[in-house]
Amino acid sequence: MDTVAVIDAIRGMGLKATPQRMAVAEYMDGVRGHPSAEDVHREIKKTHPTVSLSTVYKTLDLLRERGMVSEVSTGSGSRYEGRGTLHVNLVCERCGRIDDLEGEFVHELLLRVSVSTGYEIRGSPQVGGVCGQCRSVQ
Amino acid sequence: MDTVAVIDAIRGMGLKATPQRMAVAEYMDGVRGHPSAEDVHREIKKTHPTVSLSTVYKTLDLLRERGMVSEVSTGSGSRYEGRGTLHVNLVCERCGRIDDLEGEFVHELLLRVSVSTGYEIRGSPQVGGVCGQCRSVQ
DNA sequence: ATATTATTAGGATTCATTACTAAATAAAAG
DNA sequence: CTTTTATTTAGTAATGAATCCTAATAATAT
Repeated sequence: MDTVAVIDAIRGMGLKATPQRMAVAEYMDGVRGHPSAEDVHREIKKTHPTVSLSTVYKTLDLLRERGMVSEVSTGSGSRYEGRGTLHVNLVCERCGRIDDLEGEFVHELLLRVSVSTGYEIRGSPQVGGVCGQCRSVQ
Repeated sequence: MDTVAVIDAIRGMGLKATPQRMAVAEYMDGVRGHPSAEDVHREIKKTHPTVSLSTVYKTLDLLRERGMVSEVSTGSGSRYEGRGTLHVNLVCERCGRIDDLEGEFVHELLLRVSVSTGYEIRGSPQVGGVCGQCRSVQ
């Protein structure tokens, strides 16, 4: 997504296209992994040193409400991810790592769930457990 | 689960069978819904008025580690549930309510996920979204 | 019954997140 | 372009769920 597209995307959400928002939106659009708000802040500061953590929180929340990012709640705070392809987020309850598992079955699952519950599903499903690495450590 | 069974269950986890633990374990064994630690505390106090909130937190954590309860992380704190039948936990990002959806497909999903990732899955998967009620309120 | 060891109550503390507000600024209007 | 306006921001204070700490207590083994 180039600069013009980012401006359009933000304005399309009914928001002002400030440099802070553009930086966060652009970063979340391209990021791999599941950064925390602080991770995003640390990264954004490299190019926009004056952006505050509270602005990052606020912006991530706006982007979440508008469907551009989704939030993964874990025992140790929230992580964020772009709305790329649907997948399963595996959250290790020991070390906190999050792994993705993609597959067509995710779409089937969410379709089924939304049809039978009336929920508007947002983002990918998540499953808690113990990752292979933590399992091997006793 | 009667008193003797609760004592056995707790000792079977390698823990001392204190009245506080028995109260929490018994409550979580029978509860419907997804109480927070404070909800559990409020309930336990009816019969055990001196039990502290920190003990409830500690006990819920022990029971989770031992696999007797599972934790649902939401944007507004953790909720707990017994390890009954597997289901999908639908978490409304607007009002915080949690709904269950049961179905054989959940077993299939978790089997697939655990086989292809090496994770030991704990508890039921969760999906975020907006519940029917919140959707109807614009 | 006594010794050993785990557990508890209760308050202090931590830390992720939110609230607040004066100053800054994007966008709209003239 | 300049003025107006309504948003947005930075920075800090406040909140609150969860954890930590420790002397006192209680479960268990002998």
